[in-house]
Amino acid sequence: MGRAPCCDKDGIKKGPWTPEEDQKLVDYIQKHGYGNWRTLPKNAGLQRCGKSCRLRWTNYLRPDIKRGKFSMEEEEMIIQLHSILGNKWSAIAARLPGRTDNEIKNYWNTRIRKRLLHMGIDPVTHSPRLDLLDLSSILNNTPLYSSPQMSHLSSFLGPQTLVNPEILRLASSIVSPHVENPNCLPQNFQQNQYHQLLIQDQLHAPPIQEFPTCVPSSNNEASQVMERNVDEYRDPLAAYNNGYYYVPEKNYETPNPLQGNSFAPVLSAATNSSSSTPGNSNSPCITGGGSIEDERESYCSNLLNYEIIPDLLDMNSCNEIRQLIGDSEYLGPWNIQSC
DNA sequence: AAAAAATTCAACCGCTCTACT
DNA sequence: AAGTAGAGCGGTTGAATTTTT
Repeated sequence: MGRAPCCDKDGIKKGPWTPEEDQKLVDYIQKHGYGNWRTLPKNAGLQRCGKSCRLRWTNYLRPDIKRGKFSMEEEEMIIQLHSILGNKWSAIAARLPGRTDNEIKNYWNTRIRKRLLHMGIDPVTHSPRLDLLDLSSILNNTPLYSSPQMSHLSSFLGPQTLVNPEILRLASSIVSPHVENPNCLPQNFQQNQYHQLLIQDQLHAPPIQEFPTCVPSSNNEASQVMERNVDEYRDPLAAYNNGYYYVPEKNYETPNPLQGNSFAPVLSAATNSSSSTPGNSNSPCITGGGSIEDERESYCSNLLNYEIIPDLLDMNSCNEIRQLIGDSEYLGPWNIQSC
């Protein structure tokens, strides 16, 4: 036997609220507050269930609701918060004064998510969508992965084609068994592919540089590589031109002595409207133009992790996030900074 | 101008969490 | 400890609106 419904279905009105109902609800709450949603509709003379009243109040009638279009700053904030909080819309809404979780959720699903998909970014992981790469050919050309045992993976990956030779080369280097330090692979993959994707999408330009190879033979050398990457990805001009921030990466998988020095670019502001229209993007790794068919989840999305820019959150937010994701998983710079 | 397709967003549903008994 | 009720959250729906053909 399931739980009793929150209200009697008989005689309960559903659907859009009328101005009269709105007025009744507002009048009642202004007079008595909203202590008990279950009894509120009856007391207020509304033929609605308490749940419906609460929703109407919190999402529409509340006096501090900010209506209208989202600003660029708000959109950036949503993307950044979503990158660490996921679909915790109420938690995101708590950091955007005047915005409701429902509003943010709708905005994400109808605008931002599509934009990210169009750019080849997985909106779930905020990572490049590796399902758009022809990993089967990559794997077939890699001795380690071209064994019969691995062949089933190739068939699983399907017939997607990779149209960007730079990304193909990058991906090939990533799965190469000759790399000495596996810890640096995800970092560089994210750094480089992200960088390429974002620049190309924003500027509609072909790839502009060689990808640096991460094969440090010592910690010192590794540090130099990392420092170079930090400089590269924190280039203020590039960040300004492209509208992206680059933030520290979180590595859940492997304790890494370089952790805290490694940086990976994370999309924070895919807000350039000129790049959001389907016909505008020249991003060479996009095959489906953001259609529904494109929305397959990235099968390897859990390999790539990232984090938000600490400066954008105050200390309270920082602690709240730690509570949300748990201290044990929290390996980011806030720990380092004794946040 | 009309029809079809796509998009938006308010509202609902079902579930989980928490407080209380 | 177990059961119940209420509140809140995230996913989904579908009507209204806008855009495209």
